[in-house]
Amino acid sequence: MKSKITLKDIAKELDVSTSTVSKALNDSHEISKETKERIKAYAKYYNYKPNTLALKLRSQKTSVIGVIIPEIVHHFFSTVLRGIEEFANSKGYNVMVCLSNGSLEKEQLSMDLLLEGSVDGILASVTHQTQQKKDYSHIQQLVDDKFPIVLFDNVVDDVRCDTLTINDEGGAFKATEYLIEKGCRRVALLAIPDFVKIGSLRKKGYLKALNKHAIEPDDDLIVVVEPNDNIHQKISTLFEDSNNYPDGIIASNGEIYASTAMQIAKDKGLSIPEDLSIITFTDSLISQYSSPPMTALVQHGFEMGKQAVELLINRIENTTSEVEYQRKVLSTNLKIRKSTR
Amino acid sequence: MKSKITLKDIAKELDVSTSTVSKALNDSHEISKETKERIKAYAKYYNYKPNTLALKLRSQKTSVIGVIIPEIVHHFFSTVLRGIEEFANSKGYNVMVCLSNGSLEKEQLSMDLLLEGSVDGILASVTHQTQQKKDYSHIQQLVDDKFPIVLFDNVVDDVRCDTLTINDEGGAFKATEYLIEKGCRRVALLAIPDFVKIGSLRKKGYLKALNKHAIEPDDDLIVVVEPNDNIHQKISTLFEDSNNYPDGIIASNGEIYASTAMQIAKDKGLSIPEDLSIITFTDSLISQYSSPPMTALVQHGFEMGKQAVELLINRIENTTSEVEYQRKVLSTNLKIRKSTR
DNA sequence: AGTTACTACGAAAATGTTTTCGTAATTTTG
DNA sequence: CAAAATTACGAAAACATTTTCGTAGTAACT
Repeated sequence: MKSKITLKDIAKELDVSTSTVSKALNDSHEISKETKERIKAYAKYYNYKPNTLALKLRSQKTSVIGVIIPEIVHHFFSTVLRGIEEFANSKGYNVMVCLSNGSLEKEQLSMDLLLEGSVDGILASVTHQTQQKKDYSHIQQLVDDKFPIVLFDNVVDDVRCDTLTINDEGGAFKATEYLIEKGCRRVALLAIPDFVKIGSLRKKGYLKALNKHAIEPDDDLIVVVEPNDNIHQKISTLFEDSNNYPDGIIASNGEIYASTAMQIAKDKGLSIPEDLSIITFTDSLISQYSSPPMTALVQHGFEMGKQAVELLINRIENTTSEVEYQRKVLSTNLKIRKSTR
Repeated sequence: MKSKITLKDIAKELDVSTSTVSKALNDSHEISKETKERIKAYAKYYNYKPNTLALKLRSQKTSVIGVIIPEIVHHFFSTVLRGIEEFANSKGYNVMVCLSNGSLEKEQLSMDLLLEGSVDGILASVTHQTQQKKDYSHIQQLVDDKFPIVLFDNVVDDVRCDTLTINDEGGAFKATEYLIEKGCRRVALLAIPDFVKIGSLRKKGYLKALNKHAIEPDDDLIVVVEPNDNIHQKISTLFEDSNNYPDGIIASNGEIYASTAMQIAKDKGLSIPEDLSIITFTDSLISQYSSPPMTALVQHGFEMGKQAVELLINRIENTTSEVEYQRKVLSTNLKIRKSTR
């Protein structure tokens, strides 16, 4: 790589001091108009660019935000990342991504790496494994050090820090109630294990809606899909008794499950939405392009990314005032398509 | 944020010089065993972590790779990014992402930003707009400066630098030939505009296969979908004459187009794959979860990310030997599903 | 005993900036 | 005309580290 020209080079060449050059390029009033012009012209001609590393060391500020997410090949997370990138950029920050790939260990490693001074703050969505093992020491440590951090989507309550979540309970409630109001009486839930916080919240919302409408919950209608399960087989249990099929399904664990359920139902000869209504939590291309297209709870990933950055930059730039941590909640929309009556 | 302990702090406290501390912590033979132990114990107790910024300034190395991609909410690109992240990490690099969002301007901005010393090298896939306007000055400038850069997927031939691409022509050829061998005689192509390099290459492969099997290309069977077109309407032109429907479709522009075509065909009463076979270029969830699941040319995104990083790190770390630039090509696989006979 | 070699450390330079402070020269003010 | 203020710049510190070189003291060799 071609080596770059530095302040010192310019100073030597123009026979002034480096401080003069620095001030001139920063338009300081201390420098005479003529000298400024001379220096600026020279700098421009030789395409001088200040060394970012030196600036960062000097200012003790990296202008980089670290993002730790479980996956990237994932519609929701990539949408959030898009929001993060766009908003961070507009505020003069760059984005560094670390993927934990669902492993607590990699999550910890990434945090270590990032907080070794490479970033000014961290945005993280913790993995399921972290929630399962309840090991938050790596996060707690950051908070204790007053290192700026914002958790989003998959958050942990036990750590006192800024968080930003989807209204999971409200969304599940809304979806369930919608199906009930459309006449469904046997609404099934494809559930995420309870140890995952969003899983238990969605289940809570589902049960609340049943309760409000005086429908007795039926354990057979709640199918918890664990990480290593055979999805098809597990969901098929809902369709074992042909006299007792569900007439509605909330796929709290996403489109793949919704899509699989739809396929199974079709194979059983059911029509959608006439015999069975399906709502999926999370809305991406599958739900839009399946046949019929699926009614979905849309989570505003872009907005979530944007607001997460907003919270974080606030933390980073207002270190003086000890603001109490915030817990923001984003609402979801029910996007009606053709998989519901 | 809690301020960190530095070498100088340790030195002062233990009444030695900073150089001694530095050497001790780096296990230099110059320091006596006792002194080393004293210093290490102190450093460990106070959780000393070297300041990354200082290290970077000193070594003139950021250990960061910049990635510029047009989109992130995109199965292929996010898969590539995943490969990049994983492999870069294993080599001690972090990844900074910049999204050009399809805009040449943002692409240029990102490059400026990154090359101002924030990263050791750049991995980029140029936007369609860049290809359309044929404005490669920002890339050429990097190459002229011998700044390490590798282009992948959407590359430009006019710039002499390392590139990594999918075998677009070969893939399209393979897909087209497969349909022909299965008995299709009117194979349509949903095409990307020619100014996009991968678009013209795929078309070339398509035509080559027709030619090999002595089938006269039919302009009516080639539908070029431009950025602002109504996709549904455009694809429908293939089904205007019921006596002359296509019996095969290659969706060179991806699954959304393939899926739309499939929907239109079904609406016209065609059965898939009996009346019409469809192959999509790019394989993600839509093709897997559509009904029927689609036969697809799978592009090995993860592998592409990995190899791109490999090329780049090679450039970064072997600055001495002036290696001629490399052009690598990755092959594609035809994943047979149910949308082809 | 005199030279050489080795041990264990410190001073200082170097990475490239910005910023504080000092000051000579000039200009303004009373 | 003396005092005060302003202008225009330079020296040096600071950010946190590594590394080169110098050296005092001791040990080893001839």
